[in-house]
Amino acid sequence: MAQKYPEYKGINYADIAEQVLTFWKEKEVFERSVSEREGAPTFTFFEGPPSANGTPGIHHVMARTVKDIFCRYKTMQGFQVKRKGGWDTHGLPVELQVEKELGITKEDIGKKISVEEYNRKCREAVMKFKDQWDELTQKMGYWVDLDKPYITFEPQYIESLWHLLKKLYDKGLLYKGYTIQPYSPGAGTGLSSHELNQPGCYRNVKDVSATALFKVKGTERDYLMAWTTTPWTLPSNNSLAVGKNITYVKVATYNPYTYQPINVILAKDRLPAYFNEKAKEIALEEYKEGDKLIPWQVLDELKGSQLVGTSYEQLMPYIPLAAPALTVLEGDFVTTEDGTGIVHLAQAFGADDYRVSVANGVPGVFVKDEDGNPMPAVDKQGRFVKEMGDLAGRYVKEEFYADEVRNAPDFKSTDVYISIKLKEEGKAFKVEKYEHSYPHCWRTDKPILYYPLESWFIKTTAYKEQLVRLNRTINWKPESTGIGRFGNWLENLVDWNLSRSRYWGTPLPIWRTEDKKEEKCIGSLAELKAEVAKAIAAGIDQKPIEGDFDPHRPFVDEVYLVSDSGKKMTREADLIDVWFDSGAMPYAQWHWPFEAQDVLKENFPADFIAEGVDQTRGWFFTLHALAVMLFDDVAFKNVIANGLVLDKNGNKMSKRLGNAIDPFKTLAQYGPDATRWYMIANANPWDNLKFDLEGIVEVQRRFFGTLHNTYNFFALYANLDGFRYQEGEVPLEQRTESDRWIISRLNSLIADVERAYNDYEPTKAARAISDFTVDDLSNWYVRLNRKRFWRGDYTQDKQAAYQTLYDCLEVIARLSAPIAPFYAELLYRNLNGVSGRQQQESVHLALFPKADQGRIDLDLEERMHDAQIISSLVHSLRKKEKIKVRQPLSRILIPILNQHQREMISAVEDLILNEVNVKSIEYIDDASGVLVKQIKPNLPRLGKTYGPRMKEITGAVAKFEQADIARLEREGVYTLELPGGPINLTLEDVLITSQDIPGWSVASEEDITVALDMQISDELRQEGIARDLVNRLQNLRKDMGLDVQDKISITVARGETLVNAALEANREYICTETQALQLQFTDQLPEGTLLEMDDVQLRVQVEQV
RNA sequence: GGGCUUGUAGCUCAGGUGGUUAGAGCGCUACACUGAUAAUGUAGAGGUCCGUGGUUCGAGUCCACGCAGGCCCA
Repeated sequence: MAQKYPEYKGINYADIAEQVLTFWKEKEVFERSVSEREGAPTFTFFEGPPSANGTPGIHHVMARTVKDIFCRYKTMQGFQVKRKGGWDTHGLPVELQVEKELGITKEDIGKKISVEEYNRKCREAVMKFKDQWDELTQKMGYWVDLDKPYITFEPQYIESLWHLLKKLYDKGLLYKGYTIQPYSPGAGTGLSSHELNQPGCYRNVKDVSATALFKVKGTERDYLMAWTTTPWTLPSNNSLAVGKNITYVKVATYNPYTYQPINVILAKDRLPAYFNEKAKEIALEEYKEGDKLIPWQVLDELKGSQLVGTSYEQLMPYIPLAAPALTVLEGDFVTTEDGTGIVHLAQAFGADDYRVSVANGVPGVFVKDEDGNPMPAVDKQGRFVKEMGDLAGRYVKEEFYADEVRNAPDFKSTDVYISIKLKEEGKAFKVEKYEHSYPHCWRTDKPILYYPLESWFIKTTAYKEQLVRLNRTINWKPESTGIGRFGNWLENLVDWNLSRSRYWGTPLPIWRTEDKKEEKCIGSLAELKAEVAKAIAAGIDQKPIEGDFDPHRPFVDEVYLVSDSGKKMTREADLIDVWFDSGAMPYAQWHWPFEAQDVLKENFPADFIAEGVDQTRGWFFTLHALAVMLFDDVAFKNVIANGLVLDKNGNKMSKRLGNAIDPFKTLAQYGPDATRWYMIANANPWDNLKFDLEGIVEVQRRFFGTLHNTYNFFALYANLDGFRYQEGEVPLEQRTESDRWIISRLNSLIADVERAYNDYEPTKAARAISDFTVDDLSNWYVRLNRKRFWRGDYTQDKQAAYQTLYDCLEVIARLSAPIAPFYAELLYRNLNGVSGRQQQESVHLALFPKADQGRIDLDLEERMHDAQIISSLVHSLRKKEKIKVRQPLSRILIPILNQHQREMISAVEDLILNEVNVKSIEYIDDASGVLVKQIKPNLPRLGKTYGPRMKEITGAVAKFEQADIARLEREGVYTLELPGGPINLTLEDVLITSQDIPGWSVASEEDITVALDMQISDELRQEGIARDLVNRLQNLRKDMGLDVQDKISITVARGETLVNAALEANREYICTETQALQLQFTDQLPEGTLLEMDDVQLRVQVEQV
């Protein structure tokens, strides 16, 4: 055990971190923090796997700090916290990166490069920056198991996924269906939203837009008007949608192309877009064919809800439809921003269209393909099918035609062709070019279609109720993400589209016969092996499954099974959504259920997870969905959804803009503790953080600097006195008021910090620790008690001071260990290395402190608060009167409102007198007759009783004279005669303070007022001189390079009488303060140093003895 | 376009349940202190509490509608 507390000259926080890191590694502290808790209750944390195909950023430091804090905290509370690291390895970003590096596109896969080779490249790329990630993890002090991480591409991981998929399959939750997706007919493939968001995909184009007239059934000439920018979808119209709260009007007018009188229905707000205000004046009868201004007249007004259910005639009956098609539905997406406020729906060609149609049980326009399966009226090349009469074979978009066809003089696009047809049939009201933004395929450069594509789905909607119900049991930080963002997402749940048409990912383990009548879902590699053996036996030639089988493509595609009826089965080509990979990590990370049954039992669900708020619909959802559907349980009980890390101006960080912060540089320059502390203390994790390096500097100076100074102060004197905390603890009642106060504050702090951590409020914890350290401990306790440490013998009082300060520092180390793991470790080990008070050699193996309620004395805290206010007021008065603190003063006056206040202040009198260098406090009360009182109405109280009469009451109270206040105080009640009737005012209804003493210089704050006696007697003046001398002598000592404990002898040249008297009268004081063994006078001292004091000069000589 | 979120001093942030004069730290200015000294203390300047309307005796706080930034989704 060390004899001395290490003392520091300068400190480099990054070096400290390196040392601590080495210590952790040597002593395997992280491993032990888990293994030493074997058998203890578990606290389960799930690590959301990052993808190592990119470099880590500063925001990862933020996210991981949040995770780390609570894992360390719970460990210190005695829980066993296993944290398995993980890597997310599949998915489109990996594929795109590889394609970019190889200079290929998706088309080249299978041609220029084999799927096997391509996937091998992906596998390499995905771990490209693993070393950087591991380095960051270590350097920032994030404790997570990097030795045995789960990796989503490993066969065991995939096997677990297959098991879960099969469970879903067996529950009937996996089905193949349609979804409307962006589709490129030229490329023959669906596009992901990611692909659509590539720059240049959305372009402004001019399309033909048509406002079509849908005739209401059973009327002579009533039409519903609907507008579309894709007239080619009109033959597939199956419904119209209106907004239920939108107001619609029926307007009598004429068809501008056929000139026939008609009544049209549209949203009232859209009238100006279709009708000329000038034409409103014209009588309907005056209209003649071809007139430019077409008269119109509003006949009727009705709500959207009244329109719902209205039947209309099919606009273009190529494929006849029957009810419930061709009726008006309600659509939540309908607006009056553009169009008519009535939206045309074609089930096959729009996501909203599909959703609303299916929800209302409305059939769409479909034909049968060769296999008898339904298909839309447009084929996958983008052409109308043969059933579409004169439209058959036409491409729906003119861009799909070859250029020579398109440029022919008589070429008409399909949209134009249809528009003309509608005009001729009296079914069009307006046809015009319309410019809008429309997505294009990044490969073919041609517009995409929204088109129904086959996909595998998980029927999450079947579990909507459970998902919502169980979500309510999750503690979300912030709450709004849980009930708002996530809750709304669950309320509007759609089935989970699992399919991805890609190469690098988890293959869907479903095999089908060619006629799609038979299907098998495989739930394990063993099962696959057995099924393959069966297939081989049935004569399907292929390799048997070996132990080292890689379940990725292309190998899994070369596996064929045999159906129960003896037919060959091939795998569905889809891969699954990578979110399934990560959502299944609670089970797959342990290769459950093939291994680790017990581990899962102990470690599910998670007590805590944390990830960016952008994961709400990603990881948070898939974790939740799988846990609810498979286990009827939540996957996590507490979750922090942290915000973004922006640059200091609030802009998103990006490498392109050059405002990204390099995490490695930051950690190297400022060290991990200040970086972590700044990120946590500056803003709540769920708010966006405006990351400013200046902020780290501030944290370093203010919190770590102060803490370190305080420790250094302690170490300096504790080493001199040989304090090693070997003596028994000084009983609380034998300690000073300020000792008991800081101990009380310390225990309050422990309770506050524990509560904050328990509530997943790390910001509150950090701020509380910092405020205590800076304000209470350093700026008040140490300041007040400095002399106890460096003066006098090693008495019990001195021991009490050391013990108190030691305890504070040691508790701060443990409280802040989760946030600042390195510095806390250093502090803890520096202290404990000498005292040996704790058994654990690391703060992270130690237990979190417990607040001792018995040591919390709120009365004492209030008293000390008063002392602080009074001291501050006296300083303020001295400053105003230009009397420096070194000049002692005789007394301060404090008006006392009641006995309690007097007792409170008396108890801390010595502290105040010491701090402000004043000899005594005089309390003055009513009896003195000099107080001037002030009265204020107690608004919250009066407001509750009198409400609207407040104005007259406050007015009356404002007019109170001293006599009125005295009468109220004397009688306890005062009747106000007011215009609105008399009111009995009691003492509780008002706040009386004393804020003035006539003839004195006073200052006041809260309910305390202080007056200062500025008379300086000769005696006080002498003492002031003595203090000045001490101060100058101390400076001399320092200049001479003397150590604190070195002794001196002082020789002073006689001077003014007052000065001589001052030195004689305060000889002992001067000697004690300056560690002088003797103080002697002489007449001449030419070699002595001339000391300049305010209005005195003195020659002295100081020698070390 | 929808959902969620943020807006308070030059900067970063506090401001239960509505209550008279809106706070802290940093920065700035001035002064003081000097055995914690690359510290510390005191004072000062600095505010349309994003805007508009409403509820109320009283709104930074509650309600409505906007504006601006952010995230997610369409």
